[in-house]
Amino acid sequence: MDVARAAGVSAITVSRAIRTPGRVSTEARARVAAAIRDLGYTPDPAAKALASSRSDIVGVLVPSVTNSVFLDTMRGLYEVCETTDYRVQIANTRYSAAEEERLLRMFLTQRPAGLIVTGIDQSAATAGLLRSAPCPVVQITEIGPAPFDMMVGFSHSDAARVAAEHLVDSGYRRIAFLGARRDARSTRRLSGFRAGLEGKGLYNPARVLFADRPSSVPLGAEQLVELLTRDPDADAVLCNNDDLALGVLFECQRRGLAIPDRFGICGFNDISAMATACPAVTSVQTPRREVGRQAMTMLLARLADEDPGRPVRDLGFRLVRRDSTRRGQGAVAPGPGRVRPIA
Amino acid sequence: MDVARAAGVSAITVSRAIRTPGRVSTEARARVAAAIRDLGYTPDPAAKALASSRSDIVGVLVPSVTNSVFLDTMRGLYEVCETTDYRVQIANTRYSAAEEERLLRMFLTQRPAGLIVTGIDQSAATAGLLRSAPCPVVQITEIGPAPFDMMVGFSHSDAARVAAEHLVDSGYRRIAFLGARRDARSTRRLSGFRAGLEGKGLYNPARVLFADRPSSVPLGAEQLVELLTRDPDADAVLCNNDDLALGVLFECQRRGLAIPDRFGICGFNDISAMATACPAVTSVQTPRREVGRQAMTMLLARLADEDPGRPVRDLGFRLVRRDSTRRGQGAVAPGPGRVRPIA
DNA sequence: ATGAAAGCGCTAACAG
DNA sequence: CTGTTAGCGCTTTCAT
Repeated sequence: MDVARAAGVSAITVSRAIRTPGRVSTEARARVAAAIRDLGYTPDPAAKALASSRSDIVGVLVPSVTNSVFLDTMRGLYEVCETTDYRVQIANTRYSAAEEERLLRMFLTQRPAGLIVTGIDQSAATAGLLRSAPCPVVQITEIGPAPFDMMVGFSHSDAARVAAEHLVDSGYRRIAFLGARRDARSTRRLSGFRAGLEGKGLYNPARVLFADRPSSVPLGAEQLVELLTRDPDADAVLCNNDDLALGVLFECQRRGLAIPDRFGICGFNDISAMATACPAVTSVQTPRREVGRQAMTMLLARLADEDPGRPVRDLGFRLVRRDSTRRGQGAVAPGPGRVRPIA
Repeated sequence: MDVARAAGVSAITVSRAIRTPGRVSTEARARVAAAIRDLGYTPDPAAKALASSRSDIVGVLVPSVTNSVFLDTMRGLYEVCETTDYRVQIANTRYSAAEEERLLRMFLTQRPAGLIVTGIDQSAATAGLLRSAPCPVVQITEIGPAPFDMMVGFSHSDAARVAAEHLVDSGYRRIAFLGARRDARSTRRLSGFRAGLEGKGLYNPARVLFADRPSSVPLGAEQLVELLTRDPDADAVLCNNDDLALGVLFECQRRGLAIPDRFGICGFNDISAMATACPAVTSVQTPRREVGRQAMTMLLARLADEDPGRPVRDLGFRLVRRDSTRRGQGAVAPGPGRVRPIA
């Protein structure tokens, strides 16, 4: 009202000048802009939300705020969102379907502008809420057959299968799978791993290890120890996560297991440490950041009534082959098994 | 209104039954509770915020969503906040004072329940806004002399000084400091580092390296290369961040620099990888998670009109000495310079 | 302990 | 293109 008075127009014209400047005369728009500036007016998001039944909050449901994998995706979401007036709100489901549903209901009471949820394994109740949500919904990180609305991710099982096949092709035969806390995605990766090995008759469930705690470097080291107890002749691992792979690398160094000749390591996600490690560690590069960027971009396009493009996007992945699986090739860069003897 | 009708009371009684149950008769409270359950009522946060000039949002200003250091603190904040009806909203200042001010103003228009800001180096404008903010404010990560309101952190310069002294005490003499993007905290850590070395006449600015990009493992490796170009006889580094320390470790392994005898490494923060690395890396353990927990706990106490305890809390730090600086002590666990010759 | 009235600041809906 | 009217769902204030 103050702005309206100062600009000599009505309140609704101020509102329109802000939200749909195209529907206000150039002249009025200028006067409103000047008044806003002079008075230092800022809109009240609560009043806006109440009147329009729509907040400027984009709710994001992630299973973990611990896992650096989601961090990269969050970064992508933020990067895009920060250019707008929408605000990201993150809620942590802790890998619990019940918690996910509760948090989703919490978001829905806020009349979110959009919703971003992780994965494709929602409970029936959550799925129902999402399907009838009064806002755009993007599922991220995975892709699957029946999107609620939009979807950006890649196939985790394909990625693991390709990695497993790479290990086989590199000459490894007693290949293990290391995972941390088991969730829908890691299970899917395991099935890709299994598919990759079963064709060659190399799959052995005794070489599949999961844990009951989050992924970490120490866990990887511990799991290597456990693996070698179960099968002293295990000769390679596919780690569900690069943290684990680093832990395996360090433990190999500690035990003097030559990488890649005696033992091969493949990580998952390809965090930047993988390329720098000694030896550099083979990993599956996943488009985490880009998943976040595209998810938010699609969401914003829909909110702006623009064309969001393809609603389901498989962003793929890429196996990055490095020394940790470059077996028996003589002139390899110095690796842990090849570090110059020192002092 | 629906709930009120069902419970046979007025709307305001429902409101009171929810917010201040003590001021409603047991009987009315029970009827309201039943009605809420039967109708599946959930309060509208926008209407609540509009009517009361107070949202349930706790705004958090962090310089980076990239840096895993802040991630740990966020985790602590979330852990505590998740037990309440308040919601965390994170905004990313990108190490920019102007951006910080803009985002703070954005938060203020939301009438936040509380505000959490990183560090003690706010601009004058930001400081003014914070000092007169109509809600509790907690500064996190550092401690300093003039809190706006509450403060939880530790002394970064002391921590770096202790680490530097440890390197000196371990026998290193040409000690370098590696930092990524320079900010207020890293500058303060550098001054601690300098203080630790200057007493012994060992400080040399040629051995101080900063970068123009975020901390990462690859950056640490690159900076070691750069350092050795500048001073081939450098014999230790204090890394401003554990990522950098890992990069240095890998680069040392690659170059066959024996750790700890030829080269000592000390990290900062003590992420879990440090203890698992080969050799294990000395680092300064910092209470990141606990900073988050206590900050949110204090904030909630104030919001509940309870005693928040000491308003300024120095949570300290702890140097964790490991093999990467355990110089010339003969029987050391196998380290990169001591890995058994392989195959 | 409870209620009635008023209004938070904005926008939807309907004019004109 | 602009304005009027009527709320959005809750809490404040003042009564009782």
